[in-house]
Amino acid sequence: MTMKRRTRQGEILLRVIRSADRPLTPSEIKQLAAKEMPKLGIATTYRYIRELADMGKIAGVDYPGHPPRYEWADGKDKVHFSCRCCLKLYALADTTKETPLNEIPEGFNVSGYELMLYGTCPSCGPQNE
Amino acid sequence: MTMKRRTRQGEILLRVIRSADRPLTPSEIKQLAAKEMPKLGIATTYRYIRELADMGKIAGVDYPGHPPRYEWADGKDKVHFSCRCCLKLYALADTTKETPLNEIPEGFNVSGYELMLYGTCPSCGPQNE
DNA sequence: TTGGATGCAAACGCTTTGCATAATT
DNA sequence: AATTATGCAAAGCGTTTGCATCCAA
Repeated sequence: MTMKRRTRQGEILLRVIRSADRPLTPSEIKQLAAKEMPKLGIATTYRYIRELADMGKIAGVDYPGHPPRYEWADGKDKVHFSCRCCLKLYALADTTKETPLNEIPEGFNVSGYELMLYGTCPSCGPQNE
Repeated sequence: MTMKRRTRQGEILLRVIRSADRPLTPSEIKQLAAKEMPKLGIATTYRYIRELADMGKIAGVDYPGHPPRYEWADGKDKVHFSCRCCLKLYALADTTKETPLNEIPEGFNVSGYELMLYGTCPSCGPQNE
């Protein structure tokens, strides 16, 4: 499916994800969108999530022990913060490749990290990027 | 369950994960272990994965669009590399907090990243770490 | 011998798919 | 009017749980 047509559901779902200040789970997305469109189905929500992800408009945020979440992708690299205590997930302000660890907001205490790099590996080479 | 007893299954599963050079999916773990114990059940595999993860001996590695994987946790921070071309996942050598991006092996071309920080957030404070 | 761990199968929860209907162009 | 997207329900798939049996201690 390629979502060639403009529908009310699509607009609402897009806006919900875009205006959220944190990554949302599929069911959260559906619930928020359902405020404006009560009979919105979960299947449509998933279809849009996949579509938007394929288009690169949203990005998945997975972390161990939690359900997958999605957030608006602005093309910038992502830095998230997972509290070991309350397990809340924060989307920290955008950072640069050079200083991903130098812009931690006041009050956040970093004790570990997990870094996922994206690119091309030796056997694929830069030409396939 | 707390796995108080030493069993052959447990030893095999532990060794399989420990000796792998990359994160494995539950079914990969089961398949590898099944070479030495053909009738090993998937439930036992999952039970051990959860147990080992709870003990902190292994760590989950999740990334969007791929099934969850697990790897031996040596307490060090993790740096993974996901090839945009062939989608293979590499576990890069251990790095330090200060220079996570300075030790990329030859041939790897980094075009983006995702950084997950762990610690305590402002509302929890460092005392709860 | 006794309680813990296993294997099998059923149950679960999340995600995807099939299909008739509703909606967009 | 032609086709695409929707909603519902069923199907899929990975993971967990119940339970009788097996096995380590």
